[in-house]
Amino acid sequence: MPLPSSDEAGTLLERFRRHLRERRLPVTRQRMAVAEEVFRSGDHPSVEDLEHRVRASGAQVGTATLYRTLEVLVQSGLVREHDFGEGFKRYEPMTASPAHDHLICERCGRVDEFANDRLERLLRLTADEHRFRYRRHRVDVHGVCTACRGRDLEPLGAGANLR
Amino acid sequence: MPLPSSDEAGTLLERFRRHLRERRLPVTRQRMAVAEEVFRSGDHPSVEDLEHRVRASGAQVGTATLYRTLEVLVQSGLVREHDFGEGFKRYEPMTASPAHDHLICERCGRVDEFANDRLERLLRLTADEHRFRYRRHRVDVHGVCTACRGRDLEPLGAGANLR
DNA sequence: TTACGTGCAAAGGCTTTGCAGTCGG
DNA sequence: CCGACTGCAAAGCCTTTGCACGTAA
Repeated sequence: MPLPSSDEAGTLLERFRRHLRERRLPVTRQRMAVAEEVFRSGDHPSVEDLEHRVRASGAQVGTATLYRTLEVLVQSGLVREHDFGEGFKRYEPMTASPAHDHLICERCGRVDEFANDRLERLLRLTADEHRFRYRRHRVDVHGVCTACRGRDLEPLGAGANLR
Repeated sequence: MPLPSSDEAGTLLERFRRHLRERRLPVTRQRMAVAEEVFRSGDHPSVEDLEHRVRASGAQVGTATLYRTLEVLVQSGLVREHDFGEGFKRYEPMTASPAHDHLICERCGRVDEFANDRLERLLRLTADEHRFRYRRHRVDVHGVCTACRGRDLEPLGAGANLR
């Protein structure tokens, strides 16, 4: 949720560059432009979001390259890929904040993060009980954020568009 | 996980018929054929799975109708829609077993179910703390089931295809 | 130099939609 | 009879891929 400090973004960018060098992969203008924009994000941008941001930053990057670069970023472990069930993916830089899960607002799409050790322990235990070797989990809590909840109570057409 | 008894399936089918009648929606051959097949499932079939099963049962149902019927079934509350991040959706009848989450095997796709009150309480509490009005959650635990784990230890090419 | 990256446009996988014909109530 | 449904094929949306050209090392 907090915007990564430009320091954090810089470090990640540096780590990405190292990652590429280590496997003798070219460090291209496009890859750096995409990485920079992802690392700069404080939210969970979609490919479309990133496409706009990268272009706004003045860089010239094709859609296919954007997808291909995101794949490399995810494999490098510096970026996390999410699927909140919206029909497209979202991406998040692996900044300081360690493992966490998400709260998603049903109305406005706002995403909050939370971390809870008990939750993870609970899930590991559950996997054990079912004789699964635990690998990872995905926890999304869907609800309505304060801002959107507030909107229900407003004068005009209150409660009309509850659905 | 357990196959619904034909009783449960029958009840759900009856409930679906009532649901349709209540909103003056036609009870068609196709809708019943699809519903029957979904309610009969003990697993979490995809649209493709259902298409095969419905055809195997002798019914004639177009793909578009299958999708449209699933939508009605989900809205009726008698069927649950899942997205395990595979690029397509899966469906599950709301049989006796109440709220539960899923354990998915990374290797073979097997899906186990589990229920845990503490988990739900934990997530509701988390929503509260973030001032979100809790609506629902989605918890998927990914791991490797016993059968697939066993395969790692087998003589031939052991550990080769770990990836 | 040379392997890998890039851009474009075409193709893919899943799902939705437009429309003419059909059918349940 | 009428409104809703059905099937087909076309279109949509996000993502991947083939290919000719470009570029980092």
